[in-house]
Parts: sequence; structure tokens; C-alpha cells
Amino acid sequence: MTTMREVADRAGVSIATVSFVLNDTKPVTPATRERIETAMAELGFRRNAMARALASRRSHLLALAYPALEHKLGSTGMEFVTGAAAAAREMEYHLVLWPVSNDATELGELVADGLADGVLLMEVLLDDPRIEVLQRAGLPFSLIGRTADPDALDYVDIDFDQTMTIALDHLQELGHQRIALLQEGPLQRLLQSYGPKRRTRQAFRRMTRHRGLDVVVLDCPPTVGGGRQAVTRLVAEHPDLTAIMVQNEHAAAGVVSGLQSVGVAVPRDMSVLSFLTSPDMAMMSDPELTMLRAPGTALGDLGVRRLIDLVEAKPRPTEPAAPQLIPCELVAGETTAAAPSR
Amino acid sequence: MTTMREVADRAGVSIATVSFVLNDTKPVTPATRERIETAMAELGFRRNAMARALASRRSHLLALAYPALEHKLGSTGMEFVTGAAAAAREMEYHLVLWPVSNDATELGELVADGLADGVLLMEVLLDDPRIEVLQRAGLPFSLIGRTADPDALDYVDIDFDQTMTIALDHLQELGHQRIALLQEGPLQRLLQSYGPKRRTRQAFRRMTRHRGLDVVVLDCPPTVGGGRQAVTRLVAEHPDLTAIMVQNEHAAAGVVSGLQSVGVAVPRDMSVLSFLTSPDMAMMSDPELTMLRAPGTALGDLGVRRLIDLVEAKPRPTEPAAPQLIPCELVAGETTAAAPSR
DNA sequence: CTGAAAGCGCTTACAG
DNA sequence: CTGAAAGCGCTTACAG
Repeated sequence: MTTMREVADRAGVSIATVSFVLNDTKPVTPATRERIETAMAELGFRRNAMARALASRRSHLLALAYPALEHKLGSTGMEFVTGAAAAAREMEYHLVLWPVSNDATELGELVADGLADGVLLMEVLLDDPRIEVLQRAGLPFSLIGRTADPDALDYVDIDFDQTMTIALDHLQELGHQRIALLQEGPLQRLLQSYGPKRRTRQAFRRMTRHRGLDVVVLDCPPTVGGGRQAVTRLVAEHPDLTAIMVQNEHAAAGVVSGLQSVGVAVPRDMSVLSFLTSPDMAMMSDPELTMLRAPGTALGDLGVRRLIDLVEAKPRPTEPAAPQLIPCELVAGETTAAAPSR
Repeated sequence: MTTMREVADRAGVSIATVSFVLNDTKPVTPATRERIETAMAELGFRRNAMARALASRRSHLLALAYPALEHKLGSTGMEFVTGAAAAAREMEYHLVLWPVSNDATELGELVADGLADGVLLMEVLLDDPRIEVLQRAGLPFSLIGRTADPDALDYVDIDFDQTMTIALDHLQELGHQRIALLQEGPLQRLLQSYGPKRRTRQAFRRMTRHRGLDVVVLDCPPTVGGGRQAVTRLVAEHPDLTAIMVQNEHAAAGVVSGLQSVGVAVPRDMSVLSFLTSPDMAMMSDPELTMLRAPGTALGDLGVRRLIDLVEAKPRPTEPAAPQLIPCELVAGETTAAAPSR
């Protein structure tokens, strides 16, 4: 390992000057800069990350905190992680993974270790105890998703309203008037305070009312079997439905197969639209699911860039930056079509 | 932030002594230990990670390097990552993500930064340029997967032989005699040197010959459409096949739907077995895929623990530890059944 | 069993 | 524009 000392000696300067060219933090004569740069190149010098971190009080490490228990991050979760890691890399930061329990003590300890310059929080709950811990620690952080009242926080999230608009536009253009929304449930302790479910439901209720559509809202377990059972009941009780939105990919697959097993053809007799879904999953279904693709990579990328902005902000900002909301993209599959005429 | 200095002052000792109890590295009288521990508790002291790293020349950071380009890590890749992160956490290490290009220069630079104590390499190629870089750097590393000639290396991998034995046992118990293996292909530059494909194929060829089974081996694109097309040709050219093993989950789904669309019922007329697959994916297919479940979490966990062993080994070991191979687990779905009698 | 001191490899006022 | 020196918060021989 070659140190700044060796570079300085070889270039005939002090280590301070080496540091100045490395960080471009003070003016240096072209001539000496030149000498230093060739010395660095010849020695293959790379500045030690730990020493830099300690001296500059900046580790260039960003932590990604996610709930350790549900160690199913899912396909969208993975997109999020890789998107965040790629953005961090591009900005010359590193992303470190913090699988922590949802009670915030573990997170608090990690934060106190002074390892990370900032924290990115995934799977944010509507009332999330982790946030208070981060605030008290005074460490920069931003959220993927948001709490019930996120105005004072820095976050990126899915644009649920816009996504719902896209979904309803799609279905209405196809002539659908009676639409069901099927979501994960019954609410468990944890999901009770889970934003995407609530926000989707609210947008659905509000917008369908405004558009004068007939709707049904139902919960089912987030599994293939759950979707299958739920849809059987659903079509029995609401024979006039022509389209179903499903907010869980496994349930969506179950809905499709459940429909077909009771003689309802998809998409001829019934359209199915899978909400907040990843292509990997949607393609596995037969017929392939039409989906609103969750913007996992984009959110990961954005989240990291915002966090870096926060970390590097010269005076600590008092107001959070305006939140960024990204809608899901409609990706045509084979499960939506014109509503059957009656 | 409270430092060791403050703890030492409050306990009336030197910072050296504080360090000794923190690291349990020298005997300390119960009485002073007591004083120090209460001082730490009262102050909420947490030792600074950067300072510790610099002084001890150990960062407690482990890097997970994966190819940045194919930023599809897939469902098993995710299991691997979360398994590794959880194990690292449990061992009081941190996992940092290094999405790097497959040419090894980027990896070389990161290694030279002195950030990580060791590197875990994912998606190992049969001839992998990254390995030489790590060897030359002298940094501990271990592999998930292995090169063509891995004897001198430290790795964990899937036990392909054992997995193939489980698969063939399963199919033979069901009476299957004529079996196809469908894998990803045609080989692209990168996949050409991809181990799992080659090892599966070799195990398949060797074991089926030994068991006196009739076989077909074929490549297809790793997509639903690829599987669908391939299987259509396959059954036309080999009408006596009764079972197909597929080494890509998307292709497996395509095989199932392709078969049904040409009037071959699954599993009545044809069994389909999905190789190295994740439950998340298998469940999306209809009927649900019978699979050999890839041990993603276990490999991630093991890989990290081995790497930590390496990092902490007192004299640098000259021989690698014996490799650990983990077979896939057979998970019953709905796509395998007794061979049709002819 | 405990402490004084050097040192890890950088950054950053402070002087000149 | 450049350098000497203090300092980041720990660990670790070395003494006693």
C-alpha cells in the first residue's frame, strides 16, 4: 500500500500539497501539480478510505436500512437496491446494507457508530419509529416511501395518484365501468401502517367516484391461493364486474388462474391489471400480466442522489427538498382487453 | 458524539484501559471494568467505526462484488444478497455493494482504496479476470460459484451433482425414461464461461448415461417466449419425451404454457422440472412449477462466514478451506407427475 | 493490571 | 502557492 507520504517524497512536496491536488481544494501551480500527478500515477497511489474518512469526518458510505424480518425484498426491492448501489457508485459513494429490526434500537446503534454519512430508509411505515431515531441522531436521511404526514421529511415515492389515473384511463378506454380493487390483507400489525396500500385505496375510491364508476374493494392474502379464492367469491357476488386491479403480484397470478378455473376467460370476460409489479414476475404468469410497473430502479437512483445532496449541503438545510413522485408505467401484457358487451 | 476520552475521564482511567475492556484484549480488574462499563452506559458511548478501522487496520466492511451490467440480480440473487447481509450483520460486519464491470479494473481500484477487509465475488465466470486482481491485491476473497479450476480458491457453490441426483431420482421414481434438458443459450460472450450451465449439463449427461436414460439437450433464450418456442420444436422432434428439466425460470414458464397450447397437458402428458429456481417465481406459474430451489440465502450466509474466517485467520492460510457445496432442494409443485403409460 | 505515547494515513486551519 | 503541525478517535507495543 502506497501512502501520501511516499507520493509527496517522490514529488518533492509536502503531503499537504498532495492533499490539495487530490481534493482540488487549494490552488496549486501547474508544474507541481504535474509532478504530483505523475508521482501518483507511477506509484499507483490510491488514498486510504479510512484515513480520509476519519480526518474529513465523511465516510462516503451511505446505509440502506430495510426490515430484516421480512427478508423478502421482492423483485422491486431488488431493483431498488441495485438502482441505489449503482447511483452511489457513480457518485463515488458506497452503499452498505443494514438489515435491521423494525423497532429502532438496532438502527440507533448503527447510526451511533459513525459509519454512514446518511441513511436511506426502505419500507417506510405510516408511523415509523425509525424516523425519530434518525432525527435525534442528527444524521441526514431520506425515505423511500413516506409516513402518514411526511411534509417535514425528505422522500421519494411512487406517485399513486398519477398511477391510478393511468390505470383507470387504460381501463376506461377499454370500456370498463365496474372495477374491483384487490389488495393484500387482512391487515397485519405491520401492514396496517403501510403506505402504498392505503394510498392506492384512497386514490382508487376518490377517482372512481369522480369518474362515476362502480367499484368493489376487497382484501386477500398476498399469495396465489389467496388471489384464487378471493376472485371466486368476487365474481360470484359481483357478476357484473369486468375488470380487477390487484396490488400483489402473486395474488394477481392467482386471480388469473382462479378466473379461468371457474370459466371466466382472461381477458375476454375479465381484465386483470397488476399494480406495482415487476416485469420478472408479470412475465411468469400465463397469460402475461398487464401491469403498472413499479419504478424500483428510478426510486433507488433518486433516493441516493437526494441523500447525497443532503449530506453534502453546506449549511444544513432547514426545509426538506420538494418530494419527488414517480408514477408506475403501464406495460401491456395479455390480461386486459375491451370490456365484454352485455 | 462521545469519545473514548470522555469515557476514560469519567471512569478515571486511561483510554488504553477503556480500549482493553472494549476489545477484551487484556485482563482488567473487575472493579475498573465495572467503572468503565457504567461510564460507557451512562454516556451512551459507541466507539467510532472509522477511527477503529484506521487504527486496527480492519474496517469490518465486506464487499459484495457483482456485475453491474446485468443489473438483474434475479430473485435468487436477491436471496443471496440478503443472506449475506444478514450473516454479516450477525457477525458485526457490514456488507457493502460493489456493482462493477466485468473487466476487473474497477474492482482493482476499489480494492486499492483499502475500504473492505475482504471481497465476496458473485456470478463467477469459469475464467474470471477479477480473481487475478484480487489475488494480486492480497485481499482475502471468496467466491459464490467457481471457476473452471477452483482448487486453489475459497468458494461455496451449488452442489450440481447432488442436485441432479435428486432431480433424476424424482423423475425416475415417477417412471420417466426419456428426459430433456433445456438451458439458456445460445451462449453469449459472457455466459460462455458461466459455470452453472456447464456443470448442470455435464452432470446431466454423465448421470443419465449411467442410469441408461434417453436424453435430449437443447438451448433456448432465457425468456417465456424462448421456452415456448423451444418446447414446441422439442415435442415435435422427440414425441417420446415425458419430462423436461429447464434451467431458467422464465423459460420454464414458457415451456409449461407452450406445451398446453399445443395440447400437451402438464403434468399428465409431460412433467416439467424447473432447475435453480426461486419460490417467488415458481409460484407465479400456473400450474405452479415443481422446482429445485436454489439455496440463495444459505450460500450468501455461508459465503460471508467463510470470508470472515479468512479475514480473521491469524497466519494467512496457504491452503483454501474445503469448498462447501449445497444442493438445491426439491420443492413439489404441480408440474411433475407419473410418466404417461404408452 | 494500568498508563504514556506512538502511530494508523489522511485533512485542514494557520503561517508565511 | 506551499509547508509544518495539529488533529480525527481509536489500537497497540512497550514499560512499569
